[in-house]
Amino acid sequence: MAISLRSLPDKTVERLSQYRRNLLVCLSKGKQHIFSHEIASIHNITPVQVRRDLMLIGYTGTLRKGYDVKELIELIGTILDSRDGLKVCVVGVGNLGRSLISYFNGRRSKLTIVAGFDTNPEKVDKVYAGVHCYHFDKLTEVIQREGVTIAIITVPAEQSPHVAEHLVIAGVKGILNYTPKSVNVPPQVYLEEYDMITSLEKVSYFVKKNSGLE
Amino acid sequence: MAISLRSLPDKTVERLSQYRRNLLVCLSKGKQHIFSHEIASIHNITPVQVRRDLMLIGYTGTLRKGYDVKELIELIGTILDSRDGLKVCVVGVGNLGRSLISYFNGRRSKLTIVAGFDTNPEKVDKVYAGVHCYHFDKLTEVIQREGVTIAIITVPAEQSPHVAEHLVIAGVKGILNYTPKSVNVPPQVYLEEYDMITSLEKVSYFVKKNSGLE
DNA sequence: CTAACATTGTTATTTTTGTAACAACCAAAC
DNA sequence: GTTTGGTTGTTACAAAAATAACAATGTTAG
Repeated sequence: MAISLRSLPDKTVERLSQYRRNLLVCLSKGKQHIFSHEIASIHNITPVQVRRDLMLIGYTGTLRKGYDVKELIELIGTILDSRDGLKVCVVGVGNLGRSLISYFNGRRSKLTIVAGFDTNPEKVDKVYAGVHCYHFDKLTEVIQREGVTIAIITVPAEQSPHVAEHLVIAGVKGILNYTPKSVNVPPQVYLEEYDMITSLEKVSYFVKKNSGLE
Repeated sequence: MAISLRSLPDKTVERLSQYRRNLLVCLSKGKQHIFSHEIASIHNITPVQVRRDLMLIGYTGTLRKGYDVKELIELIGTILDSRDGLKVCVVGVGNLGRSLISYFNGRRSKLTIVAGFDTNPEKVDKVYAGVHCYHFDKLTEVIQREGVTIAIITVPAEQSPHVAEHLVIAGVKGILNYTPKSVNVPPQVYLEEYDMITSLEKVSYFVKKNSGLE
C-alpha cells in the first residue's frame, strides 16, 4: 500500500493519532458516521484541516453522510501501527516514568511498555502497573531479549545523554526524551524531545504579552 | 522596551527558554563567553538558528568572543519573565501532577507552583513537595486569593473540559493541558496542549517507516 | 423535475519556520 | 602592513504547515 508509506507530514501524523482516539470514543457510543466539522469541533481545529489530513491518507467519505467511523479507525490503524506492534521501555521509574506506565496500561494498543529501568535498588525488581523494573545494567540484555524498539527517557537531566548513548548501542530505533537536556542520536534513530519547563515558560510568555504586562 | 513586546515566533520563545537554562549551567561552570556554534551544539541545532533567534531579541555579541553569558541570560529574563513572577496551580495531583510539582520545586524561577487541586479525600490537605493540595471545590477561591494566572491540567481525560471551564471562570490567563482531550477556551486565554500518547504514536510511526516495515 | 443546500475533495494562497548565502568585522599571524 | 581565519548580523531563499477558495456531488424540499 504505497500511500501509507509515503511520508506524511509530522503534524498530520499527530492529528491522526488524536482523531483515532476520539473516533474510538464515538464508536463506543454507537456513532457510525461522522462529518469533518464534527471531528474538527472535538479537536478545536477547522473542518478543512480534517479533510486535508484524510485526503493525505487517501480516505474518501460519502457525501451527506460523512465518514464511516469504523473504516476510518481501521485505516488510521494500518498507517500508524506496525503489524505486530512495537515494544517500548521506560528508562527512569520516577514519578513521570510511573505516570507514563500507568497511563498506557489498559489501553488496547499496538504499543506495549514491556520494561522499566532504574538504578535505585529500592525500585529494581519491583513491578509498577504490571511492568517489571530492571537495573539499568541490564538495559542492553533486556532490550535485545524482548525486542524493544522504542525507549522513553525520564531520568534526571544530567543522565540523559549517557542513557541515550546506551539505548542506541542496544539497538532501539526511536527515542522519546522527556528530560530538558537534548540528546544526540545517529540519523537512523528517530528522536522526539519534549520539555515541560519550556512549555510552561512559553505559556508564561504569552500570558505576559497578552496581559500587556511589562 | 518595544522589541521585547513585539510578538516573537512560537519556536523562538521555546528555544530561548532552553538557551537560558543551559546558559545558567555554563555560567555556573565559570564560562563567561559563548559562541553561537557552542549554543547550537548543546541543543543539536544549527548556529544560524541561534544567531537568528538572538537577532530577533536584539542581542548583539562581540566578534571573536561570542556572546556574554550573563548579559544574555538577563536579556532573556526580561523577555520571558514577568516582573513579579507568575503563580501556577496544578489541577490533578496524580503521578503526573506530582512529578510536575517536584520537577519545578527548587528551581529558581519567576514561576512558582502555589497550589494543587484534587477531589480524592486522601490527597486533600496533604502537602506534596511543599505544595498544598486543596479540594477541587476551593478552586476559584484559592486561585483568586493567591492571584494564580496559569494552570496545568493533569486530571483524567474526561474531566478536562469541565476543569478548563472552571479555570476560565476563576480567571486564569493561561492553561497547559496534559490530558488527551482537547479543551475549549476563550481567545484571551492562552492554551497549550500536549498529549504523550500522540508523541509515542508519532515515534512509532516514524520507526515503522524508517525500518521499512509494512 | 428543478433548485437549494450541505458536504466532500482538491488546488491555490498565505503564513510560519528553517536553511543557506554572504557582507562586515576584527584579531592574530606573518 | 596585509592577509588569513573565524565569527557575527542580515538578507534572501526554501520547506512545512495552515488557511482559504471553490468545483463537484448527491440529497432533500418544493
